Amino acid sequence: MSNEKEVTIYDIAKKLNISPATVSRGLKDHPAISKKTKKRIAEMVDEMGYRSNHFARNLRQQQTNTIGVIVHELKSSFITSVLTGIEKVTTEAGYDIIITHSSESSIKEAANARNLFNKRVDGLIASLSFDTVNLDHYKVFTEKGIPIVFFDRVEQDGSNTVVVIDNTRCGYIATEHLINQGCKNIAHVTANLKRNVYSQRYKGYSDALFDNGLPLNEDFLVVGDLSESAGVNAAEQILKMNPLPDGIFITNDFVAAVCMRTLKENGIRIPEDMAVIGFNNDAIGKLIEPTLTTINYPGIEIGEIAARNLINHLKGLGDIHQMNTIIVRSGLIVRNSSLRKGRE
Amino acid sequence: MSNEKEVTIYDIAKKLNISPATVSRGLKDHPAISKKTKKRIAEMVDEMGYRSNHFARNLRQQQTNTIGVIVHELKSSFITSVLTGIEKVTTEAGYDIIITHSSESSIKEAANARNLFNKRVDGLIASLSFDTVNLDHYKVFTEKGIPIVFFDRVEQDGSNTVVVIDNTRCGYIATEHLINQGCKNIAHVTANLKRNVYSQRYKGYSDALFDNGLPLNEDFLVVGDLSESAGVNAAEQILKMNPLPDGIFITNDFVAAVCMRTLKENGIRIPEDMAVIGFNNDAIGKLIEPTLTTINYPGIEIGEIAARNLINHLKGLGDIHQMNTIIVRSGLIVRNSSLRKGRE
DNA sequence: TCAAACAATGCAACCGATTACATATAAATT
DNA sequence: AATTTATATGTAATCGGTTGCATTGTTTGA
Repeated sequence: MSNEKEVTIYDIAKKLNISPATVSRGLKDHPAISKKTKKRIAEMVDEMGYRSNHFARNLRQQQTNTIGVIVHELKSSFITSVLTGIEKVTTEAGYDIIITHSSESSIKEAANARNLFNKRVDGLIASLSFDTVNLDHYKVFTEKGIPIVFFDRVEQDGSNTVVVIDNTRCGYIATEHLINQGCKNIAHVTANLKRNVYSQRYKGYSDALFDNGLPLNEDFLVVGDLSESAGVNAAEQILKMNPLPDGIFITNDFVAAVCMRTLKENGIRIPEDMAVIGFNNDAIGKLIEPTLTTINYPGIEIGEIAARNLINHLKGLGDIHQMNTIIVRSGLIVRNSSLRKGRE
Repeated sequence: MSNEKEVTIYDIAKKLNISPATVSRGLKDHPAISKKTKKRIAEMVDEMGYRSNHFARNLRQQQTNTIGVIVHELKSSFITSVLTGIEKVTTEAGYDIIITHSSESSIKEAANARNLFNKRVDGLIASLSFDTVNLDHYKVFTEKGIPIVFFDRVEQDGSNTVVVIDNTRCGYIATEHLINQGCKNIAHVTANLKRNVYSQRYKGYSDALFDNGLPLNEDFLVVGDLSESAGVNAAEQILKMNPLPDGIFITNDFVAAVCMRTLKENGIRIPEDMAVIGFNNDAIGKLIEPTLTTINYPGIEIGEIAARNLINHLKGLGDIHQMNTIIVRSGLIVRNSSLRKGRE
C-alpha cells in the first residue's frame, strides 16, 4: 500500500508562493483572482495531482451536495427506471445520490431514513414500503427543514410533496377497457389496500364497475404481495371462483405474467376465456404470450420530475412546499392479453 | 426552513461540564471512560438530539467508510442481484456504498471512477462496460493503495482481483447440452468479443463444437449489444442463415427472449426446429414460452463474495492481493426451450 | 498631484470530531 | 508515609477548505 501524502491547497500555495485562500478562490473561479494566477494554480494542480477534499468542504459549508433515495425494492424495472431518471438529473446538477432499499419492510425503511439523516443528505426522495403507515421516521427531516419528495407509494395527507400518476383513473380505464372487451365478471389482483396506489386502483376498478352497471363482488378481490408465489396463488384462487371471471385486472406486470402462466397451465385461454390487463409496462409484457395489455407507468419521467423539483427547491429556484401533488401522464397500452373485440 | 443549530459534542460537553474529548471517547465506548460518565453522555445525546458529523470525523480520520460500486447498467436483473449481495454485506459491516452506472460507456465509466476517487472511497467494486479496454482510470486507485475487486466483466491480466464464473466452461456446457439434444448447426448470439465474458463463452462454444466433431462456422456467429433491437436483429440474421441453425446459444436471457419471440413470429418452432439456451437465469426465463433453458449466474453470491473480500482486506483480515481470481459456482438449468430428447 | 475607486491577494478564524500527550485523583504496594 | 500504578479526564493540535475582513498595489478622476 503506497502512502504518498495527499496534496492539499496548502502544498499548492507554498509551491506557488501564494496563500491558500487564493488557491481556494482560484479553484472555484472566483472573480477576484486574476487569470494569470488561476492558470498557474490549474497547472500546479495537474502537476501535483491535487484532489479536493469533500469532507473539509462539507464540514465548512454545512452541506453535502448529496440526495438520499429510499425505495422499497431494487428488483423492479419500474424502480430502476425511476433511479435512472433521478440519476440523470442529479448528476447533471452536480449532486450525488445514496440509494437505499427497504425490501418492503417498514423497519428497514426507518433505519435507512435514520442513516440518511445522519449522513446529512440535503434532500430526500422516497417511496414507501408495503406496510409503512406512520411516517414518523421522516419527521426529523421536516423538523430540520430538509426537503422530501415522495413518489409512487406515498401518503397523500396533503402535507407532503408527491409525484404520482392518477392511480384511480388508471384503475378505472383498465377496468373499463376490460368491460369494453365484453368482460362481465372482472377479478382484481392487487397488494395491500392500505397502500395508496393499490387502494386508489381498487377505487377506480369499483367505480368503473359501478358506472357500467356491474356489481362489485368481494369474492373477485385477491390481495397478496408482489412475489412470484403471489402470482401463482392468485391464479389458483381465481380458478376456484364461482362464477369464473372472464377478465382480470392485475396491479403488476410481473405478477400478471406469473398468473397468466399458471392459468394457461390450467387450460384457460387468454384472452378468449379470460382477458388480462397488468400495470407498469415492464419489458416482460412484450415477451410473454399473449403480449400483455397494461398501464404505462413512466418511471424515468417520475424520477426526473422528483429529482428536478427537489434540486430546484434546494437551489432556491422553486418551493416544493407550494406544490402538493404532481401528477405525471400515464395511460393504457393495449396488447393481446385483453383483445377480444379488436381495438377500441 | 427551520434552522436550529446542530448539536455538537461541545454543546454536550458544556452541559455536562466535561471536556469534548471525554464526550468523544464516551460516544465510542472508549475503555478509559467510566460507566457513569458514559451514561450521562448517552442521556444528554438523546435529550439534545445530537448526531455525529461524518465530515468532521472523516476529515480527521482520513477514511470514509464508503465503498464505491461501478456497474455497466442498472436495468439488469443480474446486476441488481449483485447489488443486493453487496449491500447486504456492506451494511452489516457498517460501510456505505455509492452506486454509479456507466450505461455501457467507457467514458462514463472513467468519469465515475474519477468521481469515486475524489470522494475518497475506501475501496471499489467494479464491472467493466462493453468497450472498456484500457484500465487507466483505475490506476489512481492502485497508486494510492485503494483496493479494487472486479466482477463479471473484468480484465484478467493477473494483476487484479476478480470474482467471476467459469465462462469458458459455461459456454462449453451450454453448447454441449444443445449437441446432446441433437443439434448439429448451432448459432451463437453474443456481444462484443473483446469483453472477457463473451470471448470466453465463445471459446467454450467452439471447444464444445470441436470436441464433438462439429465444424466452427463463422456465419453462425451474431454479435450485437444486449438491447431489444439486438434480439430482433439476431433473429433476422438467423433466419437468413444457410443452413438454418437447429440450435442457438444466446449469451443473455433477455436477448434470448426477444429473439425467440421474433423466431416464433416467423414460424420457427422452439425447441423442435431450433433449440435455444440463454444465459443468466433471469426471472423472465420462467415466464416466456417455452420456458428458457439457461446458465445460472448467481448474482447475489457474487456480490456478497466481492464485498466480503474487499471489506476483509480493508479491515486487515485478508489480503486481496494474494487472491487473483475467485470463481463462483454456476451451472446449467434445463427448461423447455432446448428439450428435444428429454432430460439428460 | 492627491484622493478615490478598484483589483488582487493575504490573514486568521471557523467547521466538529479525534487523539497524542499531559495531568489529576484514587488505589495499591513497599 | 512515600512511591508506584491504574483510572479518569483535560489540553491542544490537527484534518483541509472556506470566507469575512484587512491590506497592498494599481488605475482613474478631478
